Amino acid sequence: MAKKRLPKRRSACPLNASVEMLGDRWSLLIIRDMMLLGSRTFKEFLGSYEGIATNILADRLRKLKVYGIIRTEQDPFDGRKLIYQLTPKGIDLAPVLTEMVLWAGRHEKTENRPLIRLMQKDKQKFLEQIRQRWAQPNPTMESKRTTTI
Amino acid sequence: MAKKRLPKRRSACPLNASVEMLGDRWSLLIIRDMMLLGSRTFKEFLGSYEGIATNILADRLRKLKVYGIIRTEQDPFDGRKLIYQLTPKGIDLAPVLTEMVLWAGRHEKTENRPLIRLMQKDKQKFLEQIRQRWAQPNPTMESKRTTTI
DNA sequence: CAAGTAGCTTGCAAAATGCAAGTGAAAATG
DNA sequence: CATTTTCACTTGCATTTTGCAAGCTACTTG
Repeated sequence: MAKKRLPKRRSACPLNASVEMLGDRWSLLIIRDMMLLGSRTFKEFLGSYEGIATNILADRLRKLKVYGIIRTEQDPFDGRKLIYQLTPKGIDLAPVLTEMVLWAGRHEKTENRPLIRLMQKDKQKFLEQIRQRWAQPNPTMESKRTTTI
Repeated sequence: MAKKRLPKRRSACPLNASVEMLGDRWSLLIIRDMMLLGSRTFKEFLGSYEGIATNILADRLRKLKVYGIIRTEQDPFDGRKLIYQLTPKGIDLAPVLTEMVLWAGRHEKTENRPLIRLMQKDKQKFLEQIRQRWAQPNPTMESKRTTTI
């Protein structure tokens, strides 16, 4: 399949830029899975609770890559697997995710209150943890269960 | 037209809640226009640079109202006009908008660097300004031109 | 080397979006 | 006070996007 050409922006407004890259029902959930659950492979993304379809997932991963939010590398131990990773630009979405989680936490009935409380209690520390975790080329998710989404 | 029933959530994750309410190509732009430009009427929203269609705008305003993000009242001086206002829940989206603007400002070529610089320089002060401006029932936008989007 | 498995693509139906052209009530105009 | 204009939509229809199920191909496992 040919690499999709990025369509021209509707406007040069920075919010519009964000909305055009992330404003759909799946992109931010994929980034959430990478950031908080440590999902790395197509299969792992498919396993997320909301249940994304394979064609939509492939399309979103392609777009996120074109935007420079994620990158891929081959799994050195398994030639079938692709490893998806957040780029610095992708890691830098942590504050956006955080504010969206906190907003919903304040105004909606949601689960995972522990994560929300953690974010409320010390937002800076939480963001620092994510940045640190992703400073290594192959971030581990040993604290997965404490920040379950 | 009957009030649309809200569909069941795909998951109880707080990020998913935010994405289901705001994850499309228009909702956040409408909120931006209210928050930063002081748009209040259907006509004013239509004038935004990105050019939303009337049917989509009507649909998004309806949904944002159902979500409790905006509310409406009749214009006391013009029976044809409806005045759209942000609710506290809507005003509380300011940090989300801010982080999305800052992220795009850091990673994309966009216009309106003054707004971005203002947000960077003193995020808290900027958020406080928005909250103060909306603390009155009919917020004015006298500083419209300094925060043009 | 047969039977998985991973990461997709394809086909097709259903839903959302976009555009142009109304509509009905209220306000402004002459 | 009759006519025109404005406002906030709705309707019809074509196009695009989404969602579901079923492939498919390269690689790995037994």
